[in-house]
Amino acid sequence: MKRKVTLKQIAKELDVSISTVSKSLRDSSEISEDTRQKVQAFAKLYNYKPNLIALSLKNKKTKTIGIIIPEIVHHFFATVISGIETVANERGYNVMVCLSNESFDKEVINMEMLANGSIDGFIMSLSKETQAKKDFHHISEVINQGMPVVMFDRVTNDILCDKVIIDDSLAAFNAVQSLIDKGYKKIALITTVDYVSVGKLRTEGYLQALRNNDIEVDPSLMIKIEDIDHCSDQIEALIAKQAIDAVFAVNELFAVTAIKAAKHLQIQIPQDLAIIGFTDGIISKYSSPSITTVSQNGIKMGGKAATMLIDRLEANDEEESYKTEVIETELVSRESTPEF
Amino acid sequence: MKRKVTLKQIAKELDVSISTVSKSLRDSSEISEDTRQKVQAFAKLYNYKPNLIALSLKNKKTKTIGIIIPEIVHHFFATVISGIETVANERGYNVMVCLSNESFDKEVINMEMLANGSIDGFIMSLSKETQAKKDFHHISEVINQGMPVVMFDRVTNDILCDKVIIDDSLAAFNAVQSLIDKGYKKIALITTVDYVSVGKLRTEGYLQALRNNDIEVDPSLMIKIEDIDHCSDQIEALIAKQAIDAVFAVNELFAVTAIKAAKHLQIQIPQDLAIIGFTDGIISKYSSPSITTVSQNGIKMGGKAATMLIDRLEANDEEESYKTEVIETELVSRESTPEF
DNA sequence: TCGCTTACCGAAAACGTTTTCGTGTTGAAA
DNA sequence: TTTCAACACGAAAACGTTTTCGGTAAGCGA
Repeated sequence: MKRKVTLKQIAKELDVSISTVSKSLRDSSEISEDTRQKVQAFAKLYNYKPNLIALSLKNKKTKTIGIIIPEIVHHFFATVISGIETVANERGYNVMVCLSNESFDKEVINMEMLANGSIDGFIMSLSKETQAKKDFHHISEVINQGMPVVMFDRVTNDILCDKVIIDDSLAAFNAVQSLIDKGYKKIALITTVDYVSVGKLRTEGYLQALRNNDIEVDPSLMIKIEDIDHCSDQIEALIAKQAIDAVFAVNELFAVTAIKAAKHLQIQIPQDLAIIGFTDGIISKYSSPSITTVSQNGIKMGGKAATMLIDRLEANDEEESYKTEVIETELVSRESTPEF
Repeated sequence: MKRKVTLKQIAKELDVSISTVSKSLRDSSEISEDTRQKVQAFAKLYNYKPNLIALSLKNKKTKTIGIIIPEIVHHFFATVISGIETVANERGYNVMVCLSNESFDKEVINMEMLANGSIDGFIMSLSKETQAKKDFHHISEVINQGMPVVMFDRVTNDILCDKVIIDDSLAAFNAVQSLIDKGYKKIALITTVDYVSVGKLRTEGYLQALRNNDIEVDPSLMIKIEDIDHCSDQIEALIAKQAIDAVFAVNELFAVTAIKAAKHLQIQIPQDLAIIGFTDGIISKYSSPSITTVSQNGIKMGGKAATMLIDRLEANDEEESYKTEVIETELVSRESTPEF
């Protein structure tokens, strides 16, 4: 077992000073061709690589990005991480991932942990609990310490920082409008409780589309799901009302549950009932029938977030104003809606 | 913007030495009650938190685990990360995630990057390319440097280290046996190319089950998929042969593709064709019909891997022999196989 | 021979900790 | 009054880098 070699060891071995070794390896002109080659050869032989922790301490830069998300076993968040990681890697950064598990406390703990020198900046999406509590002191604190933060998807207006979002409301509007364009009139909504920012926005888009087309909003056609793990009864009850001809669900789990319910009730999709979901994940693609859905493009969101963060980290002019980037969405047509 | 406060600043402010501050904060008995309280109050006021990078440098411990996996947009790997993160967090560790994207080169680069001081140990699953090349020098190198490595799922016998796996062969055997027990005789296999270790093992389990029951192995019922993104034609061709009554697929993507193909061919599932997959992911659960599958329990695998790694990191007696933990699997019955 | 430039190299500080060891002061025992 | 322990604190080293500054020797011109 040969431990990693340090500058000091090389210096001792070659009987020169540490500075000489360091300079030789960085091709400084201060060092004679002779010693430089000697040192470099030795370093190569012993596979010298600078210790990144020491460099981090010296440079006050870790070249590491902290990611805090509610959960990772979730296709959308996984794609965002993937997007972040790709860009980060291209620009010489690594990523540390922390999960809040939708818990406010864990989000706070994780942030404080990472903020103590481990990373250069944050990319994060708020936990449900944080959104419900509306307590963002932990975020403003790290920003106050001069650490840049980029928020994505689940963001808040209470914090000033760079953000990457989609236009949830508009995307929902367009999805519902497409249903209306196809002649659907009794469109049900399956959404989340209000404090989930994106759920609320998507609900607004739905409402707006109905209003724009002079379709009466029927509250009995709108259900708000609290517990995603036990939503099937609620959804089946909604669909059992033969009054509806289409469903707009604010995520793909609701959409696929609606499909299962419809099947159970012997309702044909898309002939008797059209369904549109949100988030273009694995489920939408591989469900039978596959689900027409609003694609969020998590890779792009993650990539954009990483770019914004790193740009800010590497900008020399301190005060650039915060931006909010809107990633365009796309309605992906599949089998759960008819062709025309 | 108030930057993070350091020991030095506190020392200067209170007109004591750095050592005194450090000792006070660590409740050393060397320091008088008086100064201790004074320092602690001041530190609390200014929200002092020790710089973790400095600590890492001093202690030669980063309290960080490096994870290298082929991809993250993959339900199984996401669950494993989730399991690792949970255990790591409980024991005071953070995780750095790197993706190899199934590329050998990226796997090597990532490992070398992280090995230079950023982490205390690795948890990894091999990329396809690495498995195909059988080149593991990067792994033996970090192990030689005294950095512990735990491999999971896609492992190799060429490296001696702790491992966490499932008994792929046995699990496949049991799955196929369950089909045979129900009277199926013409069981097709959809598997990967041979160099993917788990694919090969699952194939062996399939073959063993057939042999044990004196069922002739028909090579024309076995297909090996090279490109997972363009497998539907191949699979549909297989199923179009009316000679088969059941399918065993070595992952859930193959299984769901088989279902889609069967639907397309108007073949009823499970009446005309039973299907069993592998990996209990989102797809199997939400597909219609839902898919009977071998559950891998990624959370447990990740948790176990993290436990093994941290135990080794914190063990004081150096040489404990390497272990291979086998996580038990479970056959989850769903709609793609009949009840009896 | 003297002085000056140039080439080459080393000492030391700095990043923020922890810890060992040394030192000065105080009080009490002899 | 002297001696010694106990107490309270500080100096400095160490972790592994990079970089600034200073220094020494050689070389050269005068």
